Amino acid sequence: MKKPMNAKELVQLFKKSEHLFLPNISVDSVIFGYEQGQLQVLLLQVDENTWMLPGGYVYKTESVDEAAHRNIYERIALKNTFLKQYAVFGGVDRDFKLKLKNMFQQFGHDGSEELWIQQRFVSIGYYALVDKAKTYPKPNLFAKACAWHNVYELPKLLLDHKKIILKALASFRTDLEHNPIGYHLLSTKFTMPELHQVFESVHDKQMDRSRFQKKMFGYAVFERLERKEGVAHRRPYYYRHGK
Amino acid sequence: MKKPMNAKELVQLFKKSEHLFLPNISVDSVIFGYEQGQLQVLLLQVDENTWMLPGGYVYKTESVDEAAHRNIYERIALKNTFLKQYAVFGGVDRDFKLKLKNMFQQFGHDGSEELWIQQRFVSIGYYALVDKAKTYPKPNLFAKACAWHNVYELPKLLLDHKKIILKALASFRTDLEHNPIGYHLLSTKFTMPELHQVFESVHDKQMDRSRFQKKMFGYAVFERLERKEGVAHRRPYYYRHGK
DNA sequence: CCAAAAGTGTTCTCGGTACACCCATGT
DNA sequence: ACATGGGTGTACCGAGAACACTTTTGG
Repeated sequence: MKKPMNAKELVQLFKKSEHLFLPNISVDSVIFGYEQGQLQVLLLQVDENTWMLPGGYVYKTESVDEAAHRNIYERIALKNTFLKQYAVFGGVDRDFKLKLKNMFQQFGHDGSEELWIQQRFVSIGYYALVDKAKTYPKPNLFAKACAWHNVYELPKLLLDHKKIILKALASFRTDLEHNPIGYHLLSTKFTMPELHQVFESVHDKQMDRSRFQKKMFGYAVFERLERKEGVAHRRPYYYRHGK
Repeated sequence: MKKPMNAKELVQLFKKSEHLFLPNISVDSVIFGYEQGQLQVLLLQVDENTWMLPGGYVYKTESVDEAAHRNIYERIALKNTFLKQYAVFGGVDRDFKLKLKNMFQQFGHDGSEELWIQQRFVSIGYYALVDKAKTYPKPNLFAKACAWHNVYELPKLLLDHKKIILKALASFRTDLEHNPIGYHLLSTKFTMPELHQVFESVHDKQMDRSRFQKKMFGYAVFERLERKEGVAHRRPYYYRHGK
């Protein structure tokens, strides 16, 4: 665990950056990863038992999509991940003055100063699919940790972030029924059994092996490579996306 | 045709309202209507041969959804229409200083003053489905007219509004394949042949009558009412949504 | 009684579902 | 050799697609 900034520094930083960003607009990124049969989400720890989604603001010189990509890059050091804008959270209840004030007080800020990030935000929701093995998660300035969590056993989350994650998962599932995008969670080379398990983890239910394989071949986007070596039992083929 | 406001009044109005809205966020509404086999979109006329989408800004006291509903109400005097948020247009190219300056100059404004609406906007795209017969379209303060246009024969459009309409149509079509929402374009009571033609207009292609009817019944959301009276040939049943 | 619209039925195909069968490999 | 995992094949079912048949009405 890394020691976060103190309140004074944080307040300075926010003040200095205010004019660079579009006000009232934020980006929330639900970064999905996968490991050993488990669908996971990347979260930032804000206090002992509370976590939050990675997210950020939009520079006046960049598009909203670019802001999401940049934000993800800052968290896991990966560029050009699969990214999809899936919802907008624009309720008036997304005014978190009080909650954020409490959070800042915890850092030692007296709360007397109104910061621009305490305004109401319209948040653009994105979900990303990444190969966890290629990531280097790191906390931001005010987080204690940055870690992967099982999607089906989420910890206590800040504000409405639980709703945002669940809606991202729902969108991901819907998309996955018509597109084989699940492969983005694996490395470039993968086997059908691996991909099969990814799909089962996302949908959280069993799916017939045979049918799955036929469906994947039906998309005609996977190229069969050599067989996997040195494993017990019959050796599965490797596949990769592309042609 | 109604005479629009002059430039001075307009500038005053915009200045006065600035602090009420969330800056940099706008809402674009693609309002779909239907009449006699034609899918239509409501547009506002900004000059002799240029049209634009209805749209507006978000009050600090309302949600983005509410802003869209209010905006649509202001244009066609209908509340609680079917409404769906389908995309976000967040490119940096959505900074229309020059184009809007020209537009204002046309109204007589010298363009020396920078107005807040000339900033870059992140636009939240909504599409609405309405029963055209229940609408009373009216232009806003700077439009010459407000009228329905065939979706497949669009006039010259402002900025990136054509792209926004086409993407709305694509979303509507996708949604229509899994939901019978097309009925929102008709009056409360409608016949299957009418609904059938709505679907054909939206998809812009023929669809077998028999299959269509079976699919609609499959949703089990339409209630069969009395037969339509006083028409030639066999009289079709009326249906309505609900139970 | 006939043309045209509306409602319903028949057939074919294809993709989802379940399951069976065969292949290959390390223990 | 055999248990286990991996690849492929078969039979069934339901939805989509194309088309045929029947009913009903005004002229």
